[in-house]
Amino acid sequence: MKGNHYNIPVEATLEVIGGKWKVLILCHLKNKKMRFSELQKSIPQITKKMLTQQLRELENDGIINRYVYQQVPPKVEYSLSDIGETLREVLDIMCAWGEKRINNQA
Amino acid sequence: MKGNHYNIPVEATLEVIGGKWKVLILCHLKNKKMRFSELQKSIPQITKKMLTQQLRELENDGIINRYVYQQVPPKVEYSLSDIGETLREVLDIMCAWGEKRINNQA
DNA sequence: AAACTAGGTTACTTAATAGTTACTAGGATA
DNA sequence: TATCCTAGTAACTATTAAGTAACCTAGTTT
Repeated sequence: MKGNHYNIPVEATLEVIGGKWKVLILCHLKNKKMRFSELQKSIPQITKKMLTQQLRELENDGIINRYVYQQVPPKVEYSLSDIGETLREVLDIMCAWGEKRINNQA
Repeated sequence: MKGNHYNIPVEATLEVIGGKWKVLILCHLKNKKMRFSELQKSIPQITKKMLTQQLRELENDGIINRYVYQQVPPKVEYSLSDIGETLREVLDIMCAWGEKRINNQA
């Protein structure tokens, strides 16, 4: 939380999960912890620059954890943090609505 | 629905409510139907151009209704459509998370 | 010794998003 | 008759987000 001055509370949500990629990333991470390269494969359109950038922001906002294995070549795993877990129902319901929409039920 | 080719269903959700303004607009409309100028007042940062643009897109996606009163000066009211109503739980839960976040419970 | 690896970073370019200003309609009000 | 009102639109500019390509690290395999 930074600006901490919102006209309406949902702005706090958008500050954290807004933008083109974050919900996508989190929807993958809510199922399992994933490596950088796994996320890249799962989200083919994203570039490594954007992926790095978005992961850093999510980490800074306390939503995900970043665990670096001390080995070469590098291995880094990302997972939902405890705070990130509180987003699970948000993500689940967004996913569910997308499914409904695709099946023409919305 | 246009591209209709998603890697993951939540992309269908993001296609409809993604971007900087739509969730904000919808969070206002979920409580009551509103006029253009009321929305503008409720979302002070938005310009009329962006508001118009976002409202048109939401209308084209079938999420909101636009009702024009035949009078001068113009009066136009926006409200959630039936399909828009199916987004209510998504919006509610996003709002709720924002409140939690602001109160340091997330 | 060269090449490969994963997970990046940097500098640069391009595309998308958003803002600004001026303008419109046409009846109601001063 | 001049001005106000709301809900816009149009042309243009600025800002921000995103993409591209090259480079880095340092142990492991060829």
